[in-house]
Amino acid sequence: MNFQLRKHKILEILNAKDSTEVADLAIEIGTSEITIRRDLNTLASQGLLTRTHGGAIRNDFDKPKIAFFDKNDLNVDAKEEIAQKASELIKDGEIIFFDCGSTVFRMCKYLKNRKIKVVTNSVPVLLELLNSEVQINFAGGEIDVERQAAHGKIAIEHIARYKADKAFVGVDGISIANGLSANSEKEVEMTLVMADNAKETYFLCDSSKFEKDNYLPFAGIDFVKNIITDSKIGNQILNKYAESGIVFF
Amino acid sequence: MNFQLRKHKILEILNAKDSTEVADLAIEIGTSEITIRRDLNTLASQGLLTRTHGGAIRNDFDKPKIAFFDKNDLNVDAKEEIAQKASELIKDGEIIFFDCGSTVFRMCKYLKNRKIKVVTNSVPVLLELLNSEVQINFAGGEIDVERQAAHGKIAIEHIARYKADKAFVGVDGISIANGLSANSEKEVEMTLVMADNAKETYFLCDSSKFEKDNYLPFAGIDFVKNIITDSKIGNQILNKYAESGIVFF
DNA sequence: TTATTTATGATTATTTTTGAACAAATGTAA
DNA sequence: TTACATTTGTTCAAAAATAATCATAAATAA
Repeated sequence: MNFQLRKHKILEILNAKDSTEVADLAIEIGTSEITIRRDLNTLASQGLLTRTHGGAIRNDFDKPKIAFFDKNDLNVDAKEEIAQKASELIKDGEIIFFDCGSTVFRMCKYLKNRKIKVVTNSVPVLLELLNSEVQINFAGGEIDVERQAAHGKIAIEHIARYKADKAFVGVDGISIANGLSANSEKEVEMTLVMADNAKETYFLCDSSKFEKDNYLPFAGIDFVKNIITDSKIGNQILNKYAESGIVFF
Repeated sequence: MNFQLRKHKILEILNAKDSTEVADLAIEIGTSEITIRRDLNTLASQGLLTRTHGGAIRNDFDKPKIAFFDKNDLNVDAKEEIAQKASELIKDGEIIFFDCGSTVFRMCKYLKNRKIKVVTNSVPVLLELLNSEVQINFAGGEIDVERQAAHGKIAIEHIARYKADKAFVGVDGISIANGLSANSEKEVEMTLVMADNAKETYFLCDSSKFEKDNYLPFAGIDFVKNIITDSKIGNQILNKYAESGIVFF
């Protein structure tokens, strides 16, 4: 039993139990306590676990288990700006659709004390607004772990039962030529049903996504009425899209 | 039980109860009072709680709570025992209904690596199982903040669309004379629809709730086939209920 | 092959943690 | 206020865990 195997086993045990002890590991793995200690110290210095007196605990032991923000979330400042602008468009008493995008999620913190109803398929949005003034309606159905949201037939039908004043949905790419495009079919369906059932739809789209097509185009540029973007957007693009009758926020 | 684990537990308890006492913590955690005092002082100096004479109070009331345990959750040991027994009844490949009770929630941690589908209206269950092997289907609808679960017409209809192998539901009171009783109408509806659409329904009920009626009786004792309870249950009661054909686990 | 490095285990000294005892401080009730 | 009980801080000792050192065995290189 070499270090690599022990490492694997230790991390496996820790993943299952949250915390463990040197003595237990020594027995479990069949080696001496001093070896376990050395292993734990090595793994701790690699940032793979946290050492305790007498054992170790999982690294993210006391952190919430779900990371809502993508680790690789880009253009954070732009998204924050967009989220803030977007939330100012919402009036008390309105019914709002929220999709499962990260920019939309950022809107939540500006809305906690508002008297509104939010209908969403996003688990992070649900959680963020759970202990707030906002009344939440969650679109049920099978939960897509990757997107941390409900997707599929049932979720779509759920949304279709409601009518909202405004829908806020993220977009993965937009161009005059090909219109809106997305990363996945699931998101397309959700976007379309929300747009269909809202009086007004606002597309949240940071400036880096303009004139870029993603792999799945799903609606022409005529489908878009309102775009909320950040201040880094160029005037040229702004004018070009304004010609298509699009309003910018 | 080292400092990190105690810290975790203390903060969890404090998160649920807002305030706590040294003596209670010592018993709950199974260590001496002096150790608890030292822990509390350390945590206070880290700004994680505020020390009081004889205990501690939560520091930040405004932060969202992460733990979903009921503030006044009683009979914790009994519920844990029930949860463990209940989860052993579940076989891989099954479809399971979970209601929003605290005992049912405790089952989650035993199921994380199981290949099952869980259909639930409970937000805590959703969260707990989100990053696990379990496939989750959440019953959509308006979220009841108090119960941290979806309730109402839409949620009921959602559940009714599915058929499960087993349903696990909590009960607030049970007696031979009046059958099952609950605390709220919303929970009754959910219990009934889950029971109707599952091949087998298991009622989770700790021994303190036997022969006690809650304010809303909703089903006769004949409705009950399986009960999972703790080992503190008396033989007298066991026999009496067995006469009604109820199987105990 | 031998020499050298590496990993492991044993031993001992040191540090950390814990619990007990007791005086001081604090809170409570009369 | 005083008297009393409770809680706390301090000191100390025991126990547990760790670090440091050295020796041995295994793996690797020359």
